[in-house]
Amino acid sequence: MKKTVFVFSALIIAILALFQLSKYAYISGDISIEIGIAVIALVFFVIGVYINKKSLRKQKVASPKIDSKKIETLGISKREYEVLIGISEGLSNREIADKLFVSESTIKTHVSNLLVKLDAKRRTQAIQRAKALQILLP
Amino acid sequence: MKKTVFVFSALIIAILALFQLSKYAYISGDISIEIGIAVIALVFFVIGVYINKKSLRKQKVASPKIDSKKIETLGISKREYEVLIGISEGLSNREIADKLFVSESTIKTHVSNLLVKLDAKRRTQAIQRAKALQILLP
DNA sequence: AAGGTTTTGGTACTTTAGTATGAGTCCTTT
DNA sequence: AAAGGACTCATACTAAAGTACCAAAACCTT
Repeated sequence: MKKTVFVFSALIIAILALFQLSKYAYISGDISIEIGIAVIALVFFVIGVYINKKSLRKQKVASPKIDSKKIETLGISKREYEVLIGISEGLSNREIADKLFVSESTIKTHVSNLLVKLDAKRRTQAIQRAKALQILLP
Repeated sequence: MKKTVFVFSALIIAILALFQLSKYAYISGDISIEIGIAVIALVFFVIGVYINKKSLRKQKVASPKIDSKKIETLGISKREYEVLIGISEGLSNREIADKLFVSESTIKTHVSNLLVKLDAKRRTQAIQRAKALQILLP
């Protein structure tokens, strides 16, 4: 909001300044009227581009980001989250174990805990839930 | 491309017209210089907004759609695709069977065929592959 | 009607996934 | 130092998932 006030203040000042400039040029004849008009055109062209860009930015759909706060809220630990990513990549427990340099038993434990925390019965459901909770990118 | 040429032609004509208008107003004194400047400012403001909107539209990401042609190419049948959707929803074979009013054996057959067609080893990998192939929405 | 594809379903078996439980190690906080 | 949490791993099961192979309806298409 403060930016909007600033922009419109600058806009009004620019208009007044240009009016004065044009009058001065008109009377003194130092600056040709063509250059004055060109400056005005350029200034308002830039203002148009800037204001439009600002308004469009607000309309843009919120880009989906990982909600790290929700991960904490659900009590999902660092290691569990790494396992969750492995699941979403379509890896088996064995493959996740090899990727994280731990045993398959460990992965099974993590998966079991994840399913409870995500309120899911299967790993496929866990993927769905995690994406719905914005814990994983779509 | 044709539109761009048109826009720039209109822009140049507008500039020339405004130059003439300003000169005419300057000589005859019929129109005050403030109004002339205001018109110029407005015109270029609008041009700025329009050009910016056009350039931003092109930058927008193409909205992801289901590639039904790819489904055919992979030889995935109607029923198999329904099963695939069930898998992506995190359902078990039993649940998919109940949803489609068929036996679990049938679902297993469909899943097995799907895994071959999607070149996946697990249903979780099938989800990943299907989304990568734009067969399923992200 | 014949022929191909899809859909359906079964049996039998192997492989993963997931649960339950217990326990040791390492870190951090009190 | 004790307590709690996170990470690790194992055993022993149960439950799904997935494979292989076969076969019969149900549909289309020619």
